[in-house]
Amino acid sequence: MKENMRDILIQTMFESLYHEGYNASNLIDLLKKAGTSKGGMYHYFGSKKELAIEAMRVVGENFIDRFWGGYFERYEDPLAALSELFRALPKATIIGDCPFDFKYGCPLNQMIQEMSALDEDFKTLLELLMDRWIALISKDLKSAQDSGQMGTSFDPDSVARFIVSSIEGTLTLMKVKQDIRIYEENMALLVRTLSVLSFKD
Amino acid sequence: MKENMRDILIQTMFESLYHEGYNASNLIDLLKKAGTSKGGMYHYFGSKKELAIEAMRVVGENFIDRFWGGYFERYEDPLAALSELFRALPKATIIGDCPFDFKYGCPLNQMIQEMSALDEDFKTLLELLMDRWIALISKDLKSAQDSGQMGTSFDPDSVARFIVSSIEGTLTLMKVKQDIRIYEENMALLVRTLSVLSFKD
DNA sequence: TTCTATACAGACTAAATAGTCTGTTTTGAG
DNA sequence: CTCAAAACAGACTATTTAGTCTGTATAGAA
Repeated sequence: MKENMRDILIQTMFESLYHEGYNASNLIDLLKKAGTSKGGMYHYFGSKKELAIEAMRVVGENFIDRFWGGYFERYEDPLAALSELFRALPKATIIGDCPFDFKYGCPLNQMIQEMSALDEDFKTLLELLMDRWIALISKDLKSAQDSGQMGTSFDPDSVARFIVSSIEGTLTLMKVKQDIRIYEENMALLVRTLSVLSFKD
Repeated sequence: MKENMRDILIQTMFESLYHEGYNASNLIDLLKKAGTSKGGMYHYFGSKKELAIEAMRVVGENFIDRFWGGYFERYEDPLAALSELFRALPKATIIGDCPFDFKYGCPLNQMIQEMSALDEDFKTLLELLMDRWIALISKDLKSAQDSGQMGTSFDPDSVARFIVSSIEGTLTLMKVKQDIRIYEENMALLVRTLSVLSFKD
């Protein structure tokens, strides 16, 4: 029942990274929110950066695997599965009580833009997370091809990257426009696109 | 012939924002690069933020208008125009000698992710720039519809947002993967998508 | 040439903040 | 209960950095 302070710190840091970014995140405020102190944090982590990277890794892997893993299996039609997934995404929550609020966009995109050019360790992790995400989608597309539910005229990896790019860009626009209809419209266009790419020519 | 120090400061700040982001940008380093001093900068601008916003505004408007304005008029076929545009984009340069290097992604996306949730003034500007960009594409799509070069079964604004989202997301992936082929593949898929959306059903 | 406003130069200030270090409390094994 | 190791608490340090302020050079008008 008792929550581990290490986990609380990870959770709190993730929220802070998601809402304010890395450089604008203030350790003292963060420790206050987590209900601990400098000593508490530096007991578990060697630095702010170490905690931040661990937070992105743990929460990122968890969310990607739970949300994007094997969703095609839960539906008859792959495209219906994607549609349902896109409908569910805005309502998703990440680990515990940290809401995945669309108004803050995508935490991965946030960190990629701010940190990947500044720090090699961040970049390595973020690339791994993106690859993991893309690979999960690609795997499902591939098995849909193998089972004959989708055509074979497209490369699963390429289309998986296209899907992820489209989502990321849409969330960027969402973040600055604050209008959920943009997301719904774009995802509808994306599904329409995929239906054509998958079954025709 | 003699360059204005105000313009040099704008140029230098833009480069710094693009490469390091706002919070990681250091004024003293920036002034050294620009070849001036504190007094020089605060003579023209009231604060770091004021210079940063002016830099994004000037360079952003300039690039959007010059690069994305009326490109359909320069080609017979709208889709060929888009293909050509996507081919030209990685080679584009922004004002003077600041290279629009793909490895740093898109400066608009960079600032949206880092600043739009932290500062209302940044957010307002960034939204204006995105709207300006989308409106230019939408206008060209609309006139292609009017002239009969494209079908009328799609909404120009929606598709313009979809195009911009796709580009932004692709540049995010580019930034973390550092592979130009991802861009080329995604843009090829995007053009293929648009050709279907524009002419069929 | 003189004079004044613009355009700088750079030392200094003040605040924010990551990281250190010393000490105290809690916990669980023996 | 004892005691040692883990889990904190929080004052302190050191550094970074935006912004200020005083002073100087330069350019153009009269």
